[in-house]
Amino acid sequence: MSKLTPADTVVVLDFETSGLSPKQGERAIEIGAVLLENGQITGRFQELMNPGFAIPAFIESYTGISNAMLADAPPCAEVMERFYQFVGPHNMVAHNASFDRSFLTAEWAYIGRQAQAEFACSMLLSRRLLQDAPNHKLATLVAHQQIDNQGIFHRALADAEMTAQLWLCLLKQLQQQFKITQPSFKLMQQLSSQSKANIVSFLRRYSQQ
DNA sequence: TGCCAGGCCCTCTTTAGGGCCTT
Repeated sequence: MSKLTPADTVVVLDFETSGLSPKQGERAIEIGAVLLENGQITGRFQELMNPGFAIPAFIESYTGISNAMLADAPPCAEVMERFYQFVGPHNMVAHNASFDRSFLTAEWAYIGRQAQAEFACSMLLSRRLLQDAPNHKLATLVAHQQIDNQGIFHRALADAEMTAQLWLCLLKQLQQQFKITQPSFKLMQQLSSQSKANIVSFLRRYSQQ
């Protein structure tokens, strides 16, 4: 899909995993995602998946996902194939996208799939557009932007939904502060590579084009 | 034996180091 698609039509995803690095053999244990179309959530995806080994106690405590819950879950390959069909041609957004992209790439590689679309990162964008936030953890930004939530963190669908709302807040900021009526996905990617100091001048030039 | 992620970003930088974020 072209990067010229509007930034309010994307799949926002979040993985819970057995650890930090797929290169160390860690696997996904839950995927949660929402489909945003024209700024509205029109689809949801959430599934636990069995990684084939016991996850550490820290991960059980951190996510609330137990080994008992995973024992009854379908294998990663089965879930990731369904998720591939859910994503379709859409571009993707995640909070600290390099993390989720690394697991998505690895899990899809196991089943012979390859991402067709591109990623944007709500954390990198927040660092540039929400510079007055105390920090740029998802939970902090949700509070900072007064995003509705149920107090559930570190579960995939809940985090994906909050990331989607944060993403819409970022788009709203571009619309209200810089009069960019329909930010493109490509613009969001370009913003991620601008230095924090250059953001205002970059957006003013962009909005005057 | 000891260690164990990696990309991004800032600065007391660029021949580097360390903090932030994700699980």
